[in-house]
Amino acid sequence: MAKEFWIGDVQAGAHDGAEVELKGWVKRTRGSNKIRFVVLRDSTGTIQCVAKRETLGDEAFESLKGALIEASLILKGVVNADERAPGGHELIVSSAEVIGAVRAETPFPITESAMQAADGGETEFLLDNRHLYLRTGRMTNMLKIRSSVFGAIHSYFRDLDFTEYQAPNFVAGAVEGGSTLFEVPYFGRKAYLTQSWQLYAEAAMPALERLYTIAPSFRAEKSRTRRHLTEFWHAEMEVAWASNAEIMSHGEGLVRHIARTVLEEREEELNSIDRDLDLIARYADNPYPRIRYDEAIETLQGMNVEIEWGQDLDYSKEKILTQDYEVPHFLTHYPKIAKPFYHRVDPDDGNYVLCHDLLAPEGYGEIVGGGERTWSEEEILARIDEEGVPREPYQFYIDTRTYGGVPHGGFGLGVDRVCSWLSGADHIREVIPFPRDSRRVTP
RNA sequence: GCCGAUUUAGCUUAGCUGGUGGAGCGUGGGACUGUUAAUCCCAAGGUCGAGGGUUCGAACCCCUCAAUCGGCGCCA
Repeated sequence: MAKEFWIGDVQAGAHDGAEVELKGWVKRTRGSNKIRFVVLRDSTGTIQCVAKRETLGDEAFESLKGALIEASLILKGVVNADERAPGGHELIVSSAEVIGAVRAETPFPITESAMQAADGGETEFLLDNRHLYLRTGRMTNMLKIRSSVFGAIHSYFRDLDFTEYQAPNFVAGAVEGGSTLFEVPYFGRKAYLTQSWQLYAEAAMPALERLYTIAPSFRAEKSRTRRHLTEFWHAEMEVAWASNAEIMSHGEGLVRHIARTVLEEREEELNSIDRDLDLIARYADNPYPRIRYDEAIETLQGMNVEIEWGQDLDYSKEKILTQDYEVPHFLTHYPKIAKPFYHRVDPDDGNYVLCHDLLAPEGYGEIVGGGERTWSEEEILARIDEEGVPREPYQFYIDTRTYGGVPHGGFGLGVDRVCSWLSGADHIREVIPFPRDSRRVTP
């Protein structure tokens, strides 16, 4: 039953002249009443399979003729290296078996016209048929690139002796603003879906010192942009005894490692979605400059952008700021008033916090947010009270400081955003199998 | 929450100043022994998003609603 031969290997020339059994799905068929060309696909590629009536016999030939797009097949035959075949190889079919037929009354709905109309992006129709769209070349490429991104995150942290650690997804309190919480009924009480593992990571920081996770985070933002999902994958890290600058070095190291890994593992996929590999090499090979918030404001004001000191940088400002950047840039030292209580106030200037955002070029915007945490008990209590946040749901968090608090910090990276940026996607939805936004929870 | 737009066959679309809605793909039938999104012939498939209005007559004009898309704010 196990599959022995893969189309990708056949196209690579591994089985020239040999008899193989190919298992896969029909991508397209063409031909005459006496010869049929079946383009078969599996997870590794596509290959043209040539079936002749005189070889197969009438019965097998007729059943193959009835194999519609996305029917599953087992084809046996000899591999023939032939310039006429797309990819350079084809299978001369000696026997054919239809495993899962597709009925004529319900043909595979995703057609060339639907794909062409989407033009690399997505249409409502493709989103409604997401479960079937996953089988198409573009989506398969995206999923493979995504897999490499996830693998690169794990390898970056594990190579540095970080411990993978899991926080709960049901929580009682907010990390970000409370209005973006998903409320869920919880046995007569209210719970929320987590927006970040951060507070729970800080609780484990004294135990593990270097820890990371890749987990979903949930934010009930009604954002209708190409950068937002309500359920997104969040790679987060927390380190004890680390400064803002050191945490930034990890952020830079991680993102460059992801870019390098994707380049090494997914060149073929990136090429087939028309991504410029030189851009990704640039992101992998060059250091990421660090700019203070104040400098960014001055730059923007110099460009006659209307912005005042103390304002957070919204996307339109980010875009103006990053349009000339060739690599991601860090923005550091935001005003205290623009950030929540857990950001550590700069001991050198109480108006700022020790934080950073990493802004990706090409208009993709913020991909990392992080910094040092407020770590002394006295300071965390003062900042919680100052912002009018209730202490009670954060008692476990305060305890982290009460019992041997130490300087520490971390960051969160939007994995889907990184996938979207590195693959050059038009929309973040393109890089996640079943995207969730404010208007869609199906399929 | 705010702003803008779209909705015609399974999919993608054409449809001018209101006068019986066309096509390509897909599907079905037929032809063809090397096709490359094969080609050629034929066929089925539409209460034109829903409801109301104006009109002799509405896909087209007006109103209401719905769904969807794009952008902003917020963030990863």
